[in-house]
Amino acid sequence: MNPDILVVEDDTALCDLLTWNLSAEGYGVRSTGDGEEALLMVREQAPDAIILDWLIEQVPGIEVCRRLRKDKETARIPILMLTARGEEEDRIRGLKTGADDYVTKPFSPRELMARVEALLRRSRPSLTGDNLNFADIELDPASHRVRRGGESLHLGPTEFKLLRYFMERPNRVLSRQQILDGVWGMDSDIDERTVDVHIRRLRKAINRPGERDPIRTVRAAGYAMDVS
Amino acid sequence: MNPDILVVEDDTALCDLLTWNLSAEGYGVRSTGDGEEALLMVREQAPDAIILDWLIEQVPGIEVCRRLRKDKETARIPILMLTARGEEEDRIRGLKTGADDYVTKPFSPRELMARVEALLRRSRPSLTGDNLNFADIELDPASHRVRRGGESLHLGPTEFKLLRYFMERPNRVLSRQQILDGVWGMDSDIDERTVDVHIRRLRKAINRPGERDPIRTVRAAGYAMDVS
DNA sequence: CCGGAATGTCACAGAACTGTCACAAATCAC
DNA sequence: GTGATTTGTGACAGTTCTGTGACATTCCGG
Repeated sequence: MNPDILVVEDDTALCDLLTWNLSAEGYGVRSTGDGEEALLMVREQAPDAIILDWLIEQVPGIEVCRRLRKDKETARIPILMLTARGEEEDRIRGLKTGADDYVTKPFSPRELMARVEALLRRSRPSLTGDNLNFADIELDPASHRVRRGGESLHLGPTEFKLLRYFMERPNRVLSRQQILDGVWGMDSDIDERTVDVHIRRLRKAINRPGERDPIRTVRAAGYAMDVS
Repeated sequence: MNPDILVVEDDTALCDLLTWNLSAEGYGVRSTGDGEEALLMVREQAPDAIILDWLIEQVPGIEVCRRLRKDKETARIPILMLTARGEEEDRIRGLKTGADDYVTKPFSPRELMARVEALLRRSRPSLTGDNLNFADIELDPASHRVRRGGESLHLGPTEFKLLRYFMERPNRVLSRQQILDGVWGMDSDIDERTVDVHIRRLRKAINRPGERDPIRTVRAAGYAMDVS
């Protein structure tokens, strides 16, 4: 499914601009202007990338960055920092602290989009078009095709996104809410049980009789896809 | 053989930086600071891509670009232009003149490399030979001919461009908007459903009864042409 | 100026997909 | 065991998407 991005920016106008542009590109976007809250949100939704203004209130960006890098759970999430023109020193310090790239304000939205895309490509090739395969299941996002054991499978749009979402997060238990956020989008208002139904449809589509079901139900928690 | 790239840049330091980076990636690089010379070199060595500074002396980049696009021999070589920050107008004019992408100075070498790679990846299929063939379909851009299984087919202009667009991008899902941009042109204002109609006409034209339809409909996403 | 070919839109029908529900089956807490 | 939760499953009605034929218009060669 589409990558989720967390925007940490306390200038409301700029924040809206970013959100709008990123959404238009198909990313899932959440935002906050507060560093402390940002750290919580990262843990909660595990975004695929973070856009972080260096000069937010309360907690300086660099501190947020440092703390994200310290936690093993979040250490690998790519961070794109926004700095004011001329703050050369900040930039260097930022990159040393663990930011992956920077953009100087003011910037063109298109450039920013390109940077974000580049970051994602680097951190998670699977999100930008490379094949995912998984035991005997093969999913190619570019051609939108799925095969199992060489045989081509037909999946509907939602089943495809769902399978992709799982294959990008192997061996992790995913709650129904996480799945809804990731596959349907943050602001969808859909019954959690609907996930069950689509899981069933996905299972039916990918499991030929006699084959192992790669999707494991975790009672009272959600579902997970196992590499066997 | 590795792709050859021509760098047109009159700032010696920047030119060296580019050359060094591109060489390190395995590209063959030649460079010049003069627009007129650039045109000669293009004819001489037929590079696979051109990196073109918009503000070189003698001949403005836009003029070089225009002249390259006018000559059928060089019209399809991808051009990446370098612009100064904030020259939004130049950028737009550049893209309209036929540049394929742009990078704003100052830029990170890494970003530039990514862009160049993307450009080459996009243009490659058409570079691999003048006529494209594909399963049993054969398309010759020069003579505007299409054959399937040896038998000559008659396609209208739009159908021809459409088929070519697909054959240059095999195994990829192409959205209706992408197809419109690629076949009709970025600034056309045409209903997305029109693509469906032309797809149908194309299918009718290339598929004899009993033959496999190489065009796959991907619901809620677009169309793709499959090999095999 | 004429006639055929090509093009862009539309409307409609059929196909595919979706979200919910109700009930059955499985699992859990005691 | 027994009742309470939680998940699997089939059905279904509504919605969205695509295929297709028709049509008015434009383009172009003669």
